[in-house]
Amino acid sequence: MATTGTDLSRMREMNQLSIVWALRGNPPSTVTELAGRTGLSRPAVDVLVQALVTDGWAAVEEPGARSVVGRPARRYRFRADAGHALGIDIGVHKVLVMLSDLEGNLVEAVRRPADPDADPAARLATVDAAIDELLDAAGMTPSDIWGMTVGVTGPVDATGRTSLFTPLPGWGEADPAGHLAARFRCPIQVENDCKLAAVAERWKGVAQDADDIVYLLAGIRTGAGLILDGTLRRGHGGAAGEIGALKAVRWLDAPGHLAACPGVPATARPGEAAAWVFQAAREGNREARTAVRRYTRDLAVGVAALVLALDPEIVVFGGGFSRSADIILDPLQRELTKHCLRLPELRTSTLGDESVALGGLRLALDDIDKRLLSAELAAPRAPRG
Amino acid sequence: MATTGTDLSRMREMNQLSIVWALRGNPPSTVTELAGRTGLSRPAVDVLVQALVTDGWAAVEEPGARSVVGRPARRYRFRADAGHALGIDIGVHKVLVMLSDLEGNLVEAVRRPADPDADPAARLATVDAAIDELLDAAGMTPSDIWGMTVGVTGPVDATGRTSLFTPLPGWGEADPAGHLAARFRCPIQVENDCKLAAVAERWKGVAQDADDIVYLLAGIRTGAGLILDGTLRRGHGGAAGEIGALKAVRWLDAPGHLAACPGVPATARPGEAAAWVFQAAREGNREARTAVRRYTRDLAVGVAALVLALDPEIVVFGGGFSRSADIILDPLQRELTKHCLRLPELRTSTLGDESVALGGLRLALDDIDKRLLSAELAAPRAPRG
DNA sequence: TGGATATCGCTGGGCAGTTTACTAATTCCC
DNA sequence: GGGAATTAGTAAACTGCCCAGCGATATCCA
Repeated sequence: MATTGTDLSRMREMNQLSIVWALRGNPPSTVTELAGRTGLSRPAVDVLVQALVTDGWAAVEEPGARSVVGRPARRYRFRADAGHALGIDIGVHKVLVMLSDLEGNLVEAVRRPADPDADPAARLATVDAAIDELLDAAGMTPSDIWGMTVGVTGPVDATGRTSLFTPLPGWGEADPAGHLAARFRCPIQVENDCKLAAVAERWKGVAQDADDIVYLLAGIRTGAGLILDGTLRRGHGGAAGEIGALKAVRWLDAPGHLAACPGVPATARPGEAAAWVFQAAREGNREARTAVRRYTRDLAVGVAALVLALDPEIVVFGGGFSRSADIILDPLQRELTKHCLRLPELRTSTLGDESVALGGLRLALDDIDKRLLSAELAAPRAPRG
Repeated sequence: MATTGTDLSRMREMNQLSIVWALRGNPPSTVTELAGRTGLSRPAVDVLVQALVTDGWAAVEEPGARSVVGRPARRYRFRADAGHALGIDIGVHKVLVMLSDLEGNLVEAVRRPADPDADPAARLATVDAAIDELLDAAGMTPSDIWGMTVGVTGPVDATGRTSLFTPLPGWGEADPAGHLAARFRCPIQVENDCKLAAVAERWKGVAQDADDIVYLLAGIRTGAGLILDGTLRRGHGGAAGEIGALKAVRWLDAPGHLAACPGVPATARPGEAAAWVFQAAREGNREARTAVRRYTRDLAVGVAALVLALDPEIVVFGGGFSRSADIILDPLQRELTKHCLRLPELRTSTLGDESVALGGLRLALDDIDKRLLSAELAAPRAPRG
């Protein structure tokens, strides 16, 4: 622990930051309220918040009619629109880009379809076009973006590539961070999509109250993202959660049980086949129910391995198949009971296919905060990386 | 993030603590050296370190002959003996108690054999006797102990009990923390032995350079402890690492392959049987080699599950069988290669059977540090829990 | 219109750390 | 042996920051 000495100026910075924290995420606040929240005296808060106003971090709110006695206080608000973050989901079938302000409020979102067989260059061109459209709609330039995260499939190594494996054709050699760095000066993170979805569930989804979470992505692909002690765990090589690679865990083949179900229309694409089976199972089709049972049996082994390894509080059931949670969750729970020592709570994701981009936003915002903490609080601009 | 405001007195505390950190773990230091390390000015360090001396946290070192020009500086050292910590390993066959000062230097250790069939009361009596002997030898009283950790087998829940399961007879209902709290006022942690061994390997063992570690306890029992991002992961219910409970992971039966090896002396106890097999395998006995291969095959499935789930940098091979790493490590590595995406480095523990008690010391010291950080630095005494 | 109430803005006091300057204690070298 | 060089210890003045407290100000309500 390399605790370093503190002097007055550093103390002032800390107090100014503590006011930023007290301001952010709260309705416009009076000096007295801020003093109460930070433990500082009113005069101190007054001086500091005025410095924040001149720096552009805070703004004075026009007082509306208020029904209190006494002299109405000025109210200050955090200027969440001083900077913005981008969350980018580069999926197999779509590209989704989301823009939020510093408080995480969604400003714009642009979705574009993507060809599953597109090569990396074409895919990145789609991303560029989506970003252009989004920045245009929001009236912004690249310099307004302080941080961004790109979500991709497959484990991401330290260089931001997915060289280990990826279902996207040719993507193993792609370098999305390098590509975007040509236009954006801000730090650019690249992260696995399951991991980002896990982050999103803890931020705005069904796992906001938990610190130890296993996120299960169940769809054509199967994957997992881990949150332990409240923060995303990447593993030393970024491959944490890839339990599906274990032979005893048949995650690669598991969705095959659905596709192989007798009665599936021959013309159905993989996702449609699964939906057909789930619907048939709902209607009581025996063969479909068997297929679902086989699927969940395979799925459960991997989940159980993660649960036993990590002992999470919650398992979040996400991914494309989470729309059919009504038919999957019960058998999955039964299977897990067989395997696990202590069964964590099982919840179904509600974020839909926006979770990856949302998680990207959260990670970018976290990174901005971390840089804010270490940097001095000058005029609002992207704190240097 | 509930950042709270700071005033002058808090600043002084922080600076005093920063001097404590700069003092600790270093040879006796001059004021100038401390100023360089903390970034504070010499006069400030001078005042603060003198306050530390009067409080009893620091002491002036008698200057020896020194071959520098200029006026010789006073040297100050951290009084590591101001407080002490206890690491207690309550094993199946032994009880080991270790005493260290605040810098983690070992002061005393007492080991006592334990009857594997002893009931909890008898086992705790052995612990008490060992502690008595140790405190007596060190000339200390319970009030000199600022923190302690008890290592036990089986997953430890939030109340410090091992109700889920434990190989110790009757131990599921035992409450070692409650028992010790009758004599000791300091905070008492109870933790799983594998987890403590993992902590010890990162502190003084073969994994000091890694932040993501899977510790494998291989012996009559098989277990694991996890360190991620540099800190021990307990899981929500304290059961992280219990991958052995998965049916596909045959950890419970794995050592059976050794005991069932043809040629094992009928009179041998479990541990002796394993040692016999390893020795026979070393000497080229085909049946023994087969038994070892079967053992490692079962062992590897669980390790692979942990490796895939967590993507650690290092797997530490510990436990009683680590003495025979020469004959186990190669086949284990071969098996792991089959299962894993990316093979972490495999290292053999060198701490022997002291690792649990050592890890207990480290955890107790960490806890003391955490309390120091939040409390004011008064005269040296156990910072209130 | 005047009282009640709460905020705003200002001033003096105390504290912590820095800077600067000076004195004290050594060693080195002639 | 004595002076120069070097480094440590100490005291003063200075700056910056927060806090307590007081009067001024703005609004509501009777």
